Amino acid sequence: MGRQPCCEKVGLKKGPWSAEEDQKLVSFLLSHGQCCWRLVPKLAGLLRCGKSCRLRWTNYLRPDLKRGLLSEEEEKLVIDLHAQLGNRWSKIAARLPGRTDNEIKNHWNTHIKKKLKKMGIDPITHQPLSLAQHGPLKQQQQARLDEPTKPLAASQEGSVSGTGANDKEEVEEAAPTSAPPMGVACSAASSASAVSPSCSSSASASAAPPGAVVDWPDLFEMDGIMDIDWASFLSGDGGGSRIGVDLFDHYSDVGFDQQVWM
DNA sequence: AACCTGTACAACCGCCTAGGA
DNA sequence: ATCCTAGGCGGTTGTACAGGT
Repeated sequence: MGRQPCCEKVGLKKGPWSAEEDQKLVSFLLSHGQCCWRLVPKLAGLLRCGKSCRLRWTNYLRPDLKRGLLSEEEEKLVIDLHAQLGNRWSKIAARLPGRTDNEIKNHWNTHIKKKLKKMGIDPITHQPLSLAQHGPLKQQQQARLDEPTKPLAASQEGSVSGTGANDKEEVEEAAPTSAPPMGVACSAASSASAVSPSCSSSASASAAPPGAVVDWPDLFEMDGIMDIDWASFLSGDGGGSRIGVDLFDHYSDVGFDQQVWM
């Protein structure tokens, strides 16, 4: 029995998103909230599949996203969490408010891996390279590479993080032991779910109920926002659908401050 | 100036899982 | 208990851009 495609792909657009598409999606989501992703493209007038819309939103368009390179503190935290959790980027991202799993994964692959190697540390085992190359950990790692994905994750957990806990327990219990005092980070751990329903892609989608919009003002307090011109975007200067005034009106009663965006 | 190569990151793909029917 | 669907996750690919030759 073949797996059904996530959506009817015929006639759907792929590849990079245009500014107009972004605007349509953001406009729709801000005014209607997140509901059934499959319906979003239809209702928003987009020729994209729902999955693509969700990804675009969680990885790029969410207003609470930080843009730009990870700070040193964030990097350290990522390394520390990776040592505990392995490649479970969504769980790592959950500890870094405003960062997405995709962003962290990319940053890991392009920056941190190299840094660690330069420092003589194996980015997979987090052991010194000389040990990692010849020691039992490396062998275990190699063995893991030959295993299917899930067992790999499980065994990685066992050997790298040393915990046999299930996911939920890990997230709650695996507080970084050697992480820097987390200004960023730990506000991360402690407030991620409380302050921002979407501090990570995983947190966001599941934490915010469909149509839940009351937490938006909290999100807007995040210091970094995507680098598009939100001011003109929200005020409708950019052409296309207009969400500016209505949006501010809509959220005025929950403290939505237009000045933040202008 | 043109071409080549490496890098960064956005986006896609396929699988897994939770939850509802 | 089983099936189906939507959403989530991690790995991989594609592409734009920067730097070097």
